[in-house]
Amino acid sequence: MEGKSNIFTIASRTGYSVSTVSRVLTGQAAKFRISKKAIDLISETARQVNYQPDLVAQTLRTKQSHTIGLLVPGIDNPFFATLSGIIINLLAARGYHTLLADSRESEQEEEQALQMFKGRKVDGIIAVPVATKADNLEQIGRDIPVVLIDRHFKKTTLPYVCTDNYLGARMATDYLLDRGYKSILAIQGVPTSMPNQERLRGFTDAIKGKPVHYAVAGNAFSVENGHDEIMKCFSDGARPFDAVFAFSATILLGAIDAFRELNIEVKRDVGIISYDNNGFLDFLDPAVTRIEQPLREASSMAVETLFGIIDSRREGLPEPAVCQRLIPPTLVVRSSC
Amino acid sequence: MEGKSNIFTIASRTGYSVSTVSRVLTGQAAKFRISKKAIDLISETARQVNYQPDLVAQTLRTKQSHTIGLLVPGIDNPFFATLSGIIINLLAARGYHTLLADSRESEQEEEQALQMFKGRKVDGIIAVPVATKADNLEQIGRDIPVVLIDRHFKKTTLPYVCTDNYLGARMATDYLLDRGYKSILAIQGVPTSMPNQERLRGFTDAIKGKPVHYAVAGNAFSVENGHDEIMKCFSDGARPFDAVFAFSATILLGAIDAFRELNIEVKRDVGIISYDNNGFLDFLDPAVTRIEQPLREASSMAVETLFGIIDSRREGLPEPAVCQRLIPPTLVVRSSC
DNA sequence: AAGCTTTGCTCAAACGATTGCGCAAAAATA
DNA sequence: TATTTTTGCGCAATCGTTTGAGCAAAGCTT
Repeated sequence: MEGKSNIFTIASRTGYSVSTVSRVLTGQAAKFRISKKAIDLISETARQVNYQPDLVAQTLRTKQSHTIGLLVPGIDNPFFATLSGIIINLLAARGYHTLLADSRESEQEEEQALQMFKGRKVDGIIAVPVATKADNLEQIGRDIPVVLIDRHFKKTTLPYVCTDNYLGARMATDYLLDRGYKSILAIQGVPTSMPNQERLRGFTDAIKGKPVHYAVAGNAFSVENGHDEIMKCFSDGARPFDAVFAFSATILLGAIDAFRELNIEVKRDVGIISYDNNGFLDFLDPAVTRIEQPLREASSMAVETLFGIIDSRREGLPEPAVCQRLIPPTLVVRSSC
Repeated sequence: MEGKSNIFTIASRTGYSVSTVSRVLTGQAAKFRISKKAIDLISETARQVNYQPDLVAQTLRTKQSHTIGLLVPGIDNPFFATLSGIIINLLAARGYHTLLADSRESEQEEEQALQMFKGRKVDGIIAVPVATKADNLEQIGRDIPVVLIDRHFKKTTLPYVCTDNYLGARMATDYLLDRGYKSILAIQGVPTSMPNQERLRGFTDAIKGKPVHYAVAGNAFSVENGHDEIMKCFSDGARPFDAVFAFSATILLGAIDAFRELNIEVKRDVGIISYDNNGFLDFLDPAVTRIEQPLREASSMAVETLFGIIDSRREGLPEPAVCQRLIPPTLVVRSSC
């Protein structure tokens, strides 16, 4: 049998009505006391004609798409690629499909993606927001369950699961201070982004009052940025800092590249610590000490939270308390500082 | 105005019929000679009530979802993450959305994902197949345009865009031979996968007839595999090979890790070359000589091909000649061998 | 045997859009 | 003025499901 079988073909082949067929096929047979005979015949016929329900029609009718919209600001960034992978698989395990959109750090593309999600009737949204104000997402959140991940807004009613970037930066900085470094360069990423701001705050708070020299440079979570800032500071054989705190793995890589060009040896000449998970950092020489974010835990918590809201709304139950979690990151000690 | 506006609300607010509203909103006004007055009023009203078409209903009616199904065997693998990112952005540029599914190297999950795509009425599918026989995908391909990427089947009528793994492996091996290596260990990935088989064939063909000792080991595209095989061969201070050809970047990393444990220095003690793109490989020390696949080119060619089929089927035109391309990879020379 | 329950199913209206066909009024032509 | 043509729009079916309401036949009760 070929592709175009629908509930109607089954109805006419079995002699039952489409209602009965539908109820059997959606497992509602018992509830409507369909006879065993009918159940068997219909199921068997469905199998024979290789019936696959039209999920689009189903969605239109039931208002449930079994699809979640996932919005990230740059799928080409390994960090978000990993995150997406984890989330997609968590969703798949629950029988949900994923519409993936990339806002490419653009508010406008974010807005478009959200509208698309809405038009597609996704059952929920998991987003790494790029907007600076929560309005848009909160607006959408009234129609569709939304959970933020990795980034959130300062004052928002939306649930989020992020890692504690302030804490992470403090941990990193404190570690550097403990190791005796006296002059630290922080290379930051996108200054307007929430994680960056928190990391910066953690960094400066940790250093405040200590007899330590420091500076902040940079403006993007990119390899180029890391490279360029190091070149600027360390050119002409200068060694103005004895340690560098890279706010992302990409920045770190750029820095390492620059150090190589400058013939500055990491660890011997300058200590270096990084943010971000990246198994890759273990293969560098020396392996890079870093702040890792518990991505798996955060993802799974975000997914739980999302389905908590979805389920309660579907059942008409009161919504669970808004979950706003900051998960503490972990310091992974290697040998780069 | 709030979310629940549909074509009907606009119709009643303007006094026009839903037909007219629909035609205006889908840009068919001219074709049906709708008056300028009606056009203006309807457009303005749509704006006021913040009308967003229900894409699900639209899909049901028009049989076009503006969605492409993307199937990869492991989104957590950086290679496929990068590939997905590129493809998603190419599709977005054409106004298409992406349903992303992960088969996790399982034929069964692949099959499920394909059925899901079909049920969701995707307009086309781009897949990195894991199945060993083409049947399933060819079957689907009759209903929905399908283009394979990265992996293909030996004899298939399906269009594909892959890189020439045979050639790549030859290039890598020839390079090693040119550099004077005399004893080469190849560590392969999943033996049943097409790319692996081709790489293996390229490797052995390149070495055939040369006075060179070689061996093949391994069975997965994973870090562990790379690590374990090196440990097996090089334990007890043995140096049975003077060069290693890793069939993937993950394998390479495992190998490097093992060499570190064994106190074997890459380049001085053993040459090493790898397959796969991975910007990361440049940051290792020494930077890794490798075979890079033109991912961007392949992706864009796959997308072009796909839309070639989609467009011709939509217009009822004869289908374009089946595009089956093997793109030559490039040797990126660094300093690991 | 009359009434009440249960059983097992069908009818038809949604869901929100698109679209072939038709048709009245206005304009153009004869 | 009568006919034809053009303009501008509406009717209602359709896509493939789900679902509230209803109903005949069979079984049970008294």
